[in-house]
Order: sequence, then structure tokens, then C-alpha cells
Amino acid sequence: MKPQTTDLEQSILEAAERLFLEKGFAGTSTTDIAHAVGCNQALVHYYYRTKERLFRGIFINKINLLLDYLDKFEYNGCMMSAIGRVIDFYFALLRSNPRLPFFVMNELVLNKERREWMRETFVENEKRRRVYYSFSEIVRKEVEKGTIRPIEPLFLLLDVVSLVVMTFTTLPIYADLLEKSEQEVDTYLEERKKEIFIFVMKGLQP
Amino acid sequence: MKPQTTDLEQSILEAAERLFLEKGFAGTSTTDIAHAVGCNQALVHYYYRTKERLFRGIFINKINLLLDYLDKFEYNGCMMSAIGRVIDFYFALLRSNPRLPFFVMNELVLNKERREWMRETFVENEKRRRVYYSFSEIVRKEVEKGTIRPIEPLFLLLDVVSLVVMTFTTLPIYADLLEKSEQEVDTYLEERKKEIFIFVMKGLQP
DNA sequence: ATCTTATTTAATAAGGTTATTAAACCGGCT
DNA sequence: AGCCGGTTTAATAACCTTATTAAATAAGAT
Repeated sequence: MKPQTTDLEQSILEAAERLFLEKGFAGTSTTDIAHAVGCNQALVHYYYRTKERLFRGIFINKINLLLDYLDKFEYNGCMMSAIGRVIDFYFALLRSNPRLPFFVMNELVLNKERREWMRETFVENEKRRRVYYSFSEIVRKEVEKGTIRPIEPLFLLLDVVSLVVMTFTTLPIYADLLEKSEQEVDTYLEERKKEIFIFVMKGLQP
Repeated sequence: MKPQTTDLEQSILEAAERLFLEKGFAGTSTTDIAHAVGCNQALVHYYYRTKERLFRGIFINKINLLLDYLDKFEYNGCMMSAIGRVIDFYFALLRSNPRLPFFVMNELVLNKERREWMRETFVENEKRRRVYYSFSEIVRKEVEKGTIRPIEPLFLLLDVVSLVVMTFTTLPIYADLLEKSEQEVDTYLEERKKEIFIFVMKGLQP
């Protein structure tokens, strides 16, 4: 009665993903992962050699998933509708991966080496730089035109990211502390998205 | 040459605090703590019995520190100056304890049992309920008066908390990824505070 | 049927973790 | 000096962690 005849390598990756997202790197052992899959612990090492390598693969994947969504900022002349689209897309993404942003932040904040590795891998990455650069150019021009108030591009980014990310990061706290049902959480998220959009829109008015 | 003739019990607490804040519960061992103090590992247990008890003491302390600052919301007729004061106070607090909000969030998000314990300890706490209730009444009245746009009190709270907390949570990422000096980080925080204030002020306009 | 190669397992090395224990230490009191 | 209580230590139990190894198993090719 094997767990499934599907690829064990893949199952291990998925279990690792779920557990790392839920309990973090330090809170998850390779034994936990093997147990979740229902296989021998040595298999985790057979396929991924070390816990760190397994983690890295997942980590880089998740960061890319998050960063790629920034491309959804397809500016077509209207700042607010571009921002609205990004908010929409991130809400959709995080709706099905609520722990994602916390996971990435968590590991970056808790581990200096990972920050260094992240700098080498992403900040010094030409494509990523370009995306940020073109975003900041758009913001600068909008400010010049007077369609939005004067604001540092980085701050605008941080404002939106803060609001969206914290919504999902605090979601388990919201749900458990205030004992909300899944249905209530759904409604809450819908309302929250609207609030963020209004807040940003008003907050950017000249 | 004793580490200091000061209270070892206190030194242990302080080292534990520093390490838990920096690396989280799972990432810190009692051996690490003893090592940081320069004492025997058994001493940590002699004074605090278990790692969990030691952690809880620190954790409850930090939550209280954070929640008590909400009292700085001394409303005297002007919403924005009250919010401005809260932002100011939190920036001052977090300036010297930048990892504090992340620490609390981290442990609450990563550990379901802690969320349950937190609900019993705080949400069912009369004093805390009153503070939130009076805040939400003020918001409701301001909305009625038309001095601010319609907004759920919880959302307003979450908006401000998100912006402030994320500023400090992402600080190590900002500093390390963009290789900023301490001086630059200072300026950044000063600018960021202003931005948050403007953003919230504009974001609340009717 | 046997060989081959990839997969999976049990066993284990090497080390780390929390928590307890019994013994040593040390300063003050009688 | 001897005793006492709180403090500190070394030693250790019991267990968990990562990673490796050698042997067992499975499955396809010849």
C-alpha cells in the first residue's frame, strides 16, 4: 500500500514545501518531512542531499513567484488602475498561498546568510533591477505630471506591499484570535482588498 | 573573573531576550543562551525550569509592551493628531527594538498553541477589550461627523499597524540587501515616518 | 533468467537538544 | 570551625537531528 505510485521525489518536495511554509526552516526536520510523505527519512537526503538544498530550492521558487507578480504592474497610462491590478493579482495569489509572504520574510529576517545570498541572487540580477527601475520611472513621471502626490517610488512600493502582505501574515492571528469561520475570513479578505484599494488611491491624491 | 557580579538570573533573561528576538524560539537553544551569558547551561534551567517558561515570560512581556503603547492614542478631538502621536511613539519604541513586532508575529504565526494561549490571555482580557472598544467608538463617531471617510475601525488599525510594523520588519532586509549604512538607515526611518503620516492622513480624508 | 540501474530501506555515526541530578562551592551565621 | 542555604558546576539520561552507508528491492533490458 504505497502512498501513491506518483513520483516520490515530487511528493517529498510538496510535503517539504507545506511544512517549511507552516513551521519555518528551523521548525521542520527531515524526519517530519519523511513522515508526512510516509517514506523513509533517508529518501529525503537521497533526492535532495541536504535539508538546506531542499529548502533553497523551495525558497528561491517562492521568491520568484512573488517577484514575478510585480510584472502585473502593466502601466498603460493610469497609475491607479495599474496598482489596482497588482493588488488584485497578489490577493488572488496569496488567497491560495497565505503563508507565502511571511515565509519569505521570516527566513530573510531570521537568517543573515540568506540575506546575503538573496542580495547576490536577486538584487544583482539585471532583470529584477530593470523591473524596479521602470516602475520607479513611472512613479517619477506621474509625480511630475501631478497626477499623484510627491512620493518616493520605494515608499509607494513599500506602502502597498505592507498593506497586502500584513493582511495575509496576520490572517491566522485574525482567524484564531477572533474565532472566525472560513466563510467570515473570505468576506473579510474581500472587504480588506477594497479598503486597501481605497486607502492607496486616496493616499496618493495630489 | 565572574562575568559581572550582577544578577545572573537577570543576565540570563536579557541574553534569552536578545537571542529569541534575533533567531526565534526554534532557532535558539538553552545552550546558546548559557553560552551568551558565559554560564553553565543547567543554570538556565535552574532559574527558569524550562525553555518554554523562559520564553513565555519574555513573550508576554513584549506583547504587553506593544499593546500598552496603544494607550498613547489619547484622543482629544483630533483624529489625525492622535494617530500621529501613536505613530511617533511606536517609531520611538521600535527604533530601539526593531525586531520586536516581527518576533511577536513570528511566534504567533508559526505556533497555533501560542495563538490559543494568546486568545485566552489577551482577547478575553477586559482591559484590552475596553481599549479596542473605545478606539472603535471614536472612529465611528469621526466617520459620522464626516471628518474622515467611512472605514472599519479594525481596518484603520490594521492599516497603521501594517505600515509601521513592516517598516521595521523589513529593516534588516532593506539595510543588508541595499547595503545601507547606519546613518542612511536613520535618515530612511525619519523619511519613512513622514511618509506614513502623510499617507494615512490623505488616506482617511472624506 | 540474469544483469543493471535506480529506488528504498534499516542501521548507524556523530552530534545537538532539553532537563535532571548529585556533588561542589561560597558567603554569612552561630 | 562547622553548618546552612542558595548558587553553580559536571555528568548524564533520554531523545532528536542530519547525513551516510551498505544492503535489499524493484523494474526494465538483454
